[in-house]
Formats: sequence, structure tokens, C-alpha cells
Amino acid sequence: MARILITSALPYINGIKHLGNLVGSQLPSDVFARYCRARGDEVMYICATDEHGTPAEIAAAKAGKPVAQYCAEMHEVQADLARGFRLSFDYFGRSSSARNRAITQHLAGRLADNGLIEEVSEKQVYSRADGRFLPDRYIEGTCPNCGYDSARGDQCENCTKQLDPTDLIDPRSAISGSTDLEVRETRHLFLRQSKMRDRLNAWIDQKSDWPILTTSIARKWLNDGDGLQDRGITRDLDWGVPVKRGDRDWPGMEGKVFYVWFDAPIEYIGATAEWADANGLDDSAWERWWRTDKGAEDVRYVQFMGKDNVPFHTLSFPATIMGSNEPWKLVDYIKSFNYLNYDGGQFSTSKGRGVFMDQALDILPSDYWRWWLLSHVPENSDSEFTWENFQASINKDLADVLGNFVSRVTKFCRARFGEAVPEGGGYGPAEAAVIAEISRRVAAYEGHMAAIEIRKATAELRAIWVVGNEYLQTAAPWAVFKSDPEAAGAIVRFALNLIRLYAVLSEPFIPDASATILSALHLQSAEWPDDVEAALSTLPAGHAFDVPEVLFAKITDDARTEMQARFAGTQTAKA
RNA sequence: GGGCCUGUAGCUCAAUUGGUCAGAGCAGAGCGCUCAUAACGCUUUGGUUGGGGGUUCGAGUCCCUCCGGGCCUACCA
Repeated sequence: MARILITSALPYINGIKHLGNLVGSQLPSDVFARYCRARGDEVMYICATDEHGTPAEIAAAKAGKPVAQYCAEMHEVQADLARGFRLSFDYFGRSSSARNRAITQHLAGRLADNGLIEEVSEKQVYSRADGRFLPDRYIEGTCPNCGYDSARGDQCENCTKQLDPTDLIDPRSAISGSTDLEVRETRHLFLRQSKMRDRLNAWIDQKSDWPILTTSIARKWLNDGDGLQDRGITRDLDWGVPVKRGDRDWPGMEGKVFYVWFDAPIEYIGATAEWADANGLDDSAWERWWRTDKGAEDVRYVQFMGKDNVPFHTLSFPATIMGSNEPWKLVDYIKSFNYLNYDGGQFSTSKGRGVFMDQALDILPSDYWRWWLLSHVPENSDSEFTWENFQASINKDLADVLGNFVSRVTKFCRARFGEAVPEGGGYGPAEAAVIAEISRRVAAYEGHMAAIEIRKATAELRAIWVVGNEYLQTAAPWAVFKSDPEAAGAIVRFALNLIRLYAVLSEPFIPDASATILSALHLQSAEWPDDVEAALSTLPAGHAFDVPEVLFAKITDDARTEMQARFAGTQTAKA
């Protein structure tokens, strides 16, 4: 039994996430967590909302609410949606928690003690009307290069030229539109990542089994140009973790907060501490996951994230951990994902393009989304959601291959033998062949899950479902029944056991359907089939069951067309 | 501009890291079955692996080049 710590990248607080966000981190991490638990591993699966930063303040202002209240409400909204998608977090925390605040301040203090923090004075644009400093991309103006009038301070969207905010002609605040801007001097703390470069490089070099997407991004940052740059870790904002050096004040940093990307990954630790608090446990309960001097020596730590998160998880967060010179657990494996596109373009919040988590659950049960998203998860390159593909996958894989198998077996049994597992003869060569094939396929499935190759795992799982239909077709209990009801009974008994096996194997991907099947079979729980042959003799003759309702309803052409139109957004995908 | 990823059948993806006739699912065609959500099974048609050149006994895989798609480029998170 292994101990596995799993974290999903934190969803940002300022709104409901779309399916692309879901599939890029939370969903695959959930499958992995469920699988590890099913195999008997001790799992700690952590996620949280990432609540600090300028976008949260602006979203709160737009909603007319204090930012703390806004975040509290949005956290509940996101927690609800996570439950709706059956995300099985052991704890869903908040980066604004007291726990995270304390750990963040502690680590910053340690970094300072170790000479890895530097104070830098720099000039930034301040908006008097907004009463805040503006990050580069919150400044708009006319591009000096191409004349585009909505160029951002970091880059012109029109001509793609990199800009400095002071380059812009007639600059204005993107928040209020105010042109009452000035350049002010401000002091900030920088994490001296450049001093950590060799250590980080050596660490990344060990990770030959990581996805190339992960290591190539890390190497680029480590080696590009002058190499890894120091990074500002404080901001002039109200909402965030107040800058402190451990539990002491930090002279000169009054009124400032840590940069959201400094405190967000630390919340993986913070949320685990929140979990301990919520369960009335003491610090040792969470420290045994995070401190190698307090029991985390044997923990395997796996992170899931979209590719945009990789630099922070391969560089700045490890730099924070390593630089503390304290025995914190470092990540062992980083699984990163590409993006999911929507029907010929990108998901777009502003244009209302694509399907968002709340809408998805309004339309169809979570298992449908889970299955499609996971069987198309963008592991190797960006992938694309289309309604045609979605409809085909759901109808074929879930309704026809799995759902119909459950239906045909249970209904046939009810009609000929009643709602209980039939008596009858033993298993013969046909069953032995199925056992052999499924054993082989389960081993392959386990291999893919262990390697976190989600797509391959879904393909193997589907192939295991197909074996049931092949078996039934060949065994033909409906024909055998006419001359030899006992033999037909054995076939049905075997098929009912296959259904139970499928429920167990499928649970990481489609937990609701799995639960529905087990409940129809009058089973409370189900062990992982370490021995397939034994697993297929689990349901004894005479065991009562119910014929379940239709597991997966098909998506009709009309419904598909209607949804397609509804989520197309305000602009067409292609010009 | 620089860096990285990517291009395989009509569609979505594989291919044990250079090694038999490039494989699956869906869609298409034919046959079978009738227990089942008009479901299932069997058979089968589709590929000059984006183009061109090179290395090699052997290239989807390595190198060069051209074309297309995507991402990142450090103060959005």
C-alpha cells in the first residue's frame, strides 16, 4: 500500500470555469485519486480556490461586493460544482485561509533568512482614479507600432509586439478608463531564483520520466537568455497574504501583500492543514504528508495542471520549498495538459463561447461529461470539443457498449430466471477464454493508470466492456435456454458477474453509473479485481438484484443541434 | 523575433522509442443474431504517415528544408 499525495492546480476564484479548465487538471487528478484509492493506496487529494490578486478584486468590485465576501461566495459556488462533477477531493480549501497565510509568511521568512530575498525598488504605473497600481496588462492605449487603439501594456494584441506600458500613446486604466495615471516608485521583494538555478537544473535533469511538455517548459525558463530570472513576490494590493517575515513585521513592506503566484502553490500545504483542522486532527496529521522529517519520506507526490501552470510548479514553487532549507516534500511527478478547444475556436468567457461547468450539469449528468472529457483529455496536444463527437462517444461507448450490455443481461435474466443470479452448471472453456482476455486487459488498464496515461486507460476500459458483448453473442444464452436452461443460467451468472466487474473497473471514470450498477446488484462496496477469475465468481447463485433504469440515455440529433446553437456564443467561430 | 509542441484513414487517436503487410474506435459497405437503449457480433472498403531532400540493410520514428496548426515568451492568473 502506497501513500499518494495528489494536488490539482487551483481554479481561480473569479468565475465559473469552463470544461477546458476542468479537463486540464481537476478531472484527470480525480480519476487518478479514485484509482489509487480503489487499489488500496492511502490517498490525500487536495484542491482549493486561488483567491488573491487583481482579477479577484476587480470581479468583486464589478459584483458590488467586498472582496472577502465575493470570494467566500464564489468558493461555495465552485465547491458545489466540484461536488456536481463528483470531484473527490479530500479537502477543497481556500488560498485565503489562515493556514495558508501563516505558512506563506513562514516560508518567506525562511527564504529571507537564507539570503534568497532581495528588496528592489521599481517604477510602476499608478491609477489615481482606481486607487491602485496597475499590472501591465491592465493598462490600455494606442500601440506606437501599429496604431491599434486597445493595445495592452504588455503586448499589442493586434501586431503582437511586446510593449512596455510607458510606450503606449494616451494610456488609460483598463479598469476604469481613467487617464489619470502616473509612474510611482515602489519597493518590492524579489525571490532570488537565479541563485537557485543550478539546484533547479539538477533537479529537473533527474526527471527523465516527466512529460516532455513539463520539462521542456522548465528548461526553457532555466536556460533561455540569461537564465532563470529573479521574480517579484509582492504586490501593492489590499487583498492577499500580508507581507510578514514569519510572524514578525517586515519593515518597509507595510500594506503590501504577497503575489498570488507565491502563495497559491503553498496552499497545497495550507489546504492539507485545513483538512486536518476540519477533521479535528492535530498538525502531525497533515505534516506526515508534507514533512519528510515527520513521516512524508514514503509519500509519492503527483501534481496535475494545465501547461500554463508549469513554470510556477517546476521553478518558483520548488525554489520556495528548496530555499527554505526545511524538509518539505517536493513533487515527484508533474502531469501537465494541453488545452481543450471548443468547436473550431477557443472557449471564451467574454464571448459566451463554449460550455461552462454549471451549464454542463444542467444539460446532462456528470458521468457523460467525465467520460467524454477524459477519453479526449489533451495529453499530447490540444484537443477539440465538438457536439458531433460528444454525441457519438456518449451514444456509442456509454449507451450502446456499456449501458446496453447491463440492460440486455439483466432483462434477459429477469425474463427467464427472475431477479436473482441463476443456478446452473459451471463455467467452461468460453468463460476461461474471457477470463484470460480480461485479465490481460485489466493488467494493461492498470499499467496505463499507473503511468497516468488517461486516454489509453479509457480505450482499454472500453475494450473490456466490449468483451462482454462478444461473449454474450457467442454464448447466446437465449438460444441455449431452449434446450439447456441450466447451461443458459451459467452464462447469465457469468455475465452478471461481468457487470459487477465493470462497475468496479469503471468507477474512476463514471462513478455515478458505477454506484447505480452496484446498488442494482444489491452490493455495498466492491473490491478491486486483483484476481479476475475470482472476481467473476463473486456473485453467487441466488443473489438478488434489480434491473436498473437505463444507465445512459442517448443524445438525439435534435438535442445536439439545439445545444450546438445555444453555446455557439455571440460570434461565429470562424470568420 | 526566439523557444517548445504538433501534422498518420472522412473524423478522433495508436504505433513497444530505428525493425514483419502503419493499427484501433467512429462513420461507410456486406452478412449474422433477436436477449437488449433499432442495441450486439462477424467480415470488409479507406493511408505515397503535410511536401521535398538526406542518413541507414531498414525511417511515421533521426537530420536538413519548405508549408500548415497550437502554446509559451517572466507584472493576467
